[in-house]
Amino acid sequence: MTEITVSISGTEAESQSFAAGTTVQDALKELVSNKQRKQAVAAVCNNVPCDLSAQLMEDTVLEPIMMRSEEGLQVLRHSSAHIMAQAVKEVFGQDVKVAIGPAIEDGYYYDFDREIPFTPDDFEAIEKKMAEIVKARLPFERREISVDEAIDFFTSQGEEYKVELLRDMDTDRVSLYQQGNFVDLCRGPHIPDTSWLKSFKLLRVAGSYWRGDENNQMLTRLYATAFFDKKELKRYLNRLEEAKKRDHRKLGKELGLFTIQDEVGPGLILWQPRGAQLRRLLEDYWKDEHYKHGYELLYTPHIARQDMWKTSGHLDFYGENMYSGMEIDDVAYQLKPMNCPFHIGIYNANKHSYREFPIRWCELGTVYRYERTGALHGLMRVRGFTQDDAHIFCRPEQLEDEIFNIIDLNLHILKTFGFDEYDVYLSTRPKKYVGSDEHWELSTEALKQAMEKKGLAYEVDPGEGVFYGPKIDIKIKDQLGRSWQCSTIQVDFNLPERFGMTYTGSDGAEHQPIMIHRALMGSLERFIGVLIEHYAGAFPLWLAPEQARLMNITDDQSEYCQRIFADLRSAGIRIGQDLRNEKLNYKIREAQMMKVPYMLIIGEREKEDGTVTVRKRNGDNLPPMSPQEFIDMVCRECEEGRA
RNA sequence: GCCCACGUAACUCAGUGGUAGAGUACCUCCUUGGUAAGGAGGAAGUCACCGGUUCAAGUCCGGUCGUGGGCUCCA
Repeated sequence: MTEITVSISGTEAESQSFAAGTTVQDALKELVSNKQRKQAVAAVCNNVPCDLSAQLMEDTVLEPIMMRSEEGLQVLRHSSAHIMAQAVKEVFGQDVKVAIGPAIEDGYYYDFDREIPFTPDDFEAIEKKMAEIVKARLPFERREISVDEAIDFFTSQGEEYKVELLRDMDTDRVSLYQQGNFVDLCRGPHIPDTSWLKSFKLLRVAGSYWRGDENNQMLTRLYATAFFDKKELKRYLNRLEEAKKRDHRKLGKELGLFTIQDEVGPGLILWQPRGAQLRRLLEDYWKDEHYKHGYELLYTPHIARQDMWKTSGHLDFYGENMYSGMEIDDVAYQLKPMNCPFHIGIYNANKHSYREFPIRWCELGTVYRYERTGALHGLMRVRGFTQDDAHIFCRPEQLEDEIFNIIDLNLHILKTFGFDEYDVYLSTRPKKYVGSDEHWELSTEALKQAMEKKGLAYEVDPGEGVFYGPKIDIKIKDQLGRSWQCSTIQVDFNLPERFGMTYTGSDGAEHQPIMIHRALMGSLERFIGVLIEHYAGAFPLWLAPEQARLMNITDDQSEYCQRIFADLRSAGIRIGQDLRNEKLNYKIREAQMMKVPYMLIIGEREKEDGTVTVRKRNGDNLPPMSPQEFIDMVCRECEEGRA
């Protein structure tokens, strides 16, 4: 009997047995007929003994299976990485050292060590050589040798990175794959021969540290992608183009939302009127929702005595990210990187009883953190930003309910903006930590229970928690597929201790409260950045900085327009007007490009009837209506959107 | 911070050592036009900044600042 265990992300592992003597080909065909194509390739990739996989690869039945599966694509891309490495060595000389070259989402990369780093000008030569290798139809040949033999082999080739990898391996035998004269240390599997690679493209060059450690050698990484056919490559490149059009930095400029000026400094956002309007709407929504959900609003200053940051531990643990201090009346002060100590200050201003708990305090708190220049990115990563922060103080028994409530509010808010998909991570106790083991266990369990009660699927990141407590992170994906951490929920055993926070329990004794930090949007800057890309700048009516724009057809309607403009504005409609001596077409075009949801067109007819003609952003026209009817319609639609 | 690329008018970009360019926006004039660009003219740049090479630098070289793609780090 040959047993094949198949597993594929998102489904349970299955295994299927075949009678002795079943050929691989027959087994595969059966899997195909059982609609297990994807699983079959997963079998090739994961669990099938190596000689069998080699055999599978020669099988013609494999091609259609691979072409339909994510796993097959991974195999193709990984093979393409080998081919790229071969091409690089043939074009630029055998003294170019290779590091690693895995398949990744949307493509693959290979890291090289070469004296002169590659530039995009080198792409053409590499691609040309790759095409030659593909045309030569070189088979991928697998062989297994001992680790020692492999070390000898790669040492003789001068491939120090491969040798380092081998030295860290705890297996006895490894596999090598060879196509042409290029041999690589690799688990496989690979395509049967190079001719399978029909469609590939080098995308960009980037630096990367060997093994991701910034103390190590900087290598040159070539990013590329590959597909089974040219159409798919084209579709992918189109998708990249489309994504570029939604880039929040580009749209932010075009729509007049925000600007970053050299004169002010990198990572510091200047909100232009339209962006400021958008932000105000978001802030109002956030405050309203928090008040409804039992939070009280706080305001705190931007600087505090350096001593407070010593007490909090930020100076010791977070000092590198804090801006240097200033002296006021001979006392050292520092700009705040976090809001927590201020909220604790408010807590410690009074004595507290367990009867007050849970205390939920929130603030849109602007903080400043030193970020390395290379980390800055539009609105997504900045140096001055406003967290939608909150701190909850409660008793241990209340922890689970509080976490549940936070998640509930969190998902509610995300849903309002149409975010239904996100990745959730639970980070557990790291090696270095404060707090007792029981506390860690209790609160980690509370986080788990709350998520399960809410039906939230999550992944565990073992040991990735902050030193002061476990946390839940929620990441939202932007249009370029990058994911951004917005929401974070963290339990803290550290600050209540450091600041000597207490409450009086039912037993009359003093106890230490549990503290939860949480941000749902993360920061307004980042969240707005994600929103811009999410909506491609076409915000829903309730968020649109300019909800409607009035435009006259000739000067004869100017006065009527101005009257309506004043009425709508005082009714709270965010209205703009375009009374310029331009053709209607031209005005519509401009409003359209600014993604204004409604255009109110005023000609002689409307002026005489006392109406407006409404053109929607999608090009549809609504029947003429009175200004009041328009106001009612907008209000209704906004209420629905904000719910 | 590190590797690579880039920085020219408000915006998008052309300009490979010999007088600084285009389109859009802006201003003026003509045009008063019903659902995505009407016409003509005008003004606008210390070619990011500092230094060097050269008879001559937007262009070549070095440095600084900034931006982009990554790495690392993070909301």
